[in-house]
Amino acid sequence: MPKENYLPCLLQLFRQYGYDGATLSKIAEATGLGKASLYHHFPGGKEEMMISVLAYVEGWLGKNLLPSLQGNGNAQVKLQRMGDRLWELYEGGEQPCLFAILLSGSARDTFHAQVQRLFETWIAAIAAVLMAEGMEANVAKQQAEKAVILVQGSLILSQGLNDVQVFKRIISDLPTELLLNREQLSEYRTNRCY
Amino acid sequence: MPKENYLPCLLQLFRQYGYDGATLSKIAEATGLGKASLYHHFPGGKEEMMISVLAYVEGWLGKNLLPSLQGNGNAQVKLQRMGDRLWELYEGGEQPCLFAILLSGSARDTFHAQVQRLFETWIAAIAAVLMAEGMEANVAKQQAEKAVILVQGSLILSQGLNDVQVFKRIISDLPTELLLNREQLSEYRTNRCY
DNA sequence: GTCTATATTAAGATAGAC
DNA sequence: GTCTATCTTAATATAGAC
Repeated sequence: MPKENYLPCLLQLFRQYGYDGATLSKIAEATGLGKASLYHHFPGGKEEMMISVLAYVEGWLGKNLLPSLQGNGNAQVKLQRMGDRLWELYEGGEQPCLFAILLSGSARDTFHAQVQRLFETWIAAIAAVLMAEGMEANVAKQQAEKAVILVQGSLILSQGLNDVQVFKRIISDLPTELLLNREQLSEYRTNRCY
Repeated sequence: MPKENYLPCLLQLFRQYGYDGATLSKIAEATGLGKASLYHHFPGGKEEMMISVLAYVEGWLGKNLLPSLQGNGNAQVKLQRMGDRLWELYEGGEQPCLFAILLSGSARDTFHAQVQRLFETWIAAIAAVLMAEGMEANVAKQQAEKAVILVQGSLILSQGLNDVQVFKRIISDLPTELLLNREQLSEYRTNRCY
């Protein structure tokens, strides 16, 4: 079997146990391979496994998440499409985010630059959608950051409360949440009639 | 030295490295104690260390975070006070949340129930503040969850982007964010004059 | 309460047969 | 490409002196 077949399984393991918690024994058991076979596919050991998984996820983002924001339709439609892709990526809120996992533990320094770049790419893509809707650049960037914050935070709370409804609700509300920015709110306030 | 003196140091280590990444060697080095001395204070090893750290954090929450929501003042004031306490707890966004750390890795099952309880207590305290302001119970609970989501998500993004301004901004905006709920927004929309 | 020394187990990694 | 067997290192844990 080519090593690509094992990447989804490795992603699953790293998300569930983290980099330090995903031991070679667990990986061997989950993949059905012996430790030596794992080193045949990934001579650099666990670090190379994580590098491959990150490349796999980056490819998925490029093929699924970013295109969802770049096709036809207005911002509302695009953000809804992104929500659908996020639903798949995080399996309805059941799975933690690999990037969040990589922010602590012994792998922190090794992978931080790549994680940062992926966050920035994601934020820039959302901000572009909001700017195309006429939003000012700085506001769009802050709202895009808020989108990522809501996704990451809702994943944590869904898992903390054992209730994926939290993730579901945040994803559904995302278009409304982002398109109602603070300037519009002050406009609403100023023009209030009662 | 009594073991209580080592709890802040242990908290720091578990937040930085996670449960699996915080090895006894690192703990020994950071505390300045030998491994055997660590077992004198915590006969149950790392698991007992984490239990003690969780109790320490729970005590801090009870003495600092929850009172910030229960004193004098309106909701705006209370949420600002909570923001100040969160700023201390997370050291201006530099430190990850221990609860989020505990959601993955090999300690997941052991500590999940306690983490869930702490999240629920925090959410209930925020919701109570919002209800005292006249907010309907269900909306208040969802807004309280949103507060926790924003805090957790902004910590992740601050660390992912290496930019604590993200955390700072979210904390500052928290009162406005929570007190402008969806029903008020539809009110604004309905009453718009232009 | 802290140490040195040591035991035990598991994790990461490799050699070489098939 | 996968295996068994083995090696090395590190992690968890304990015994017993001071």
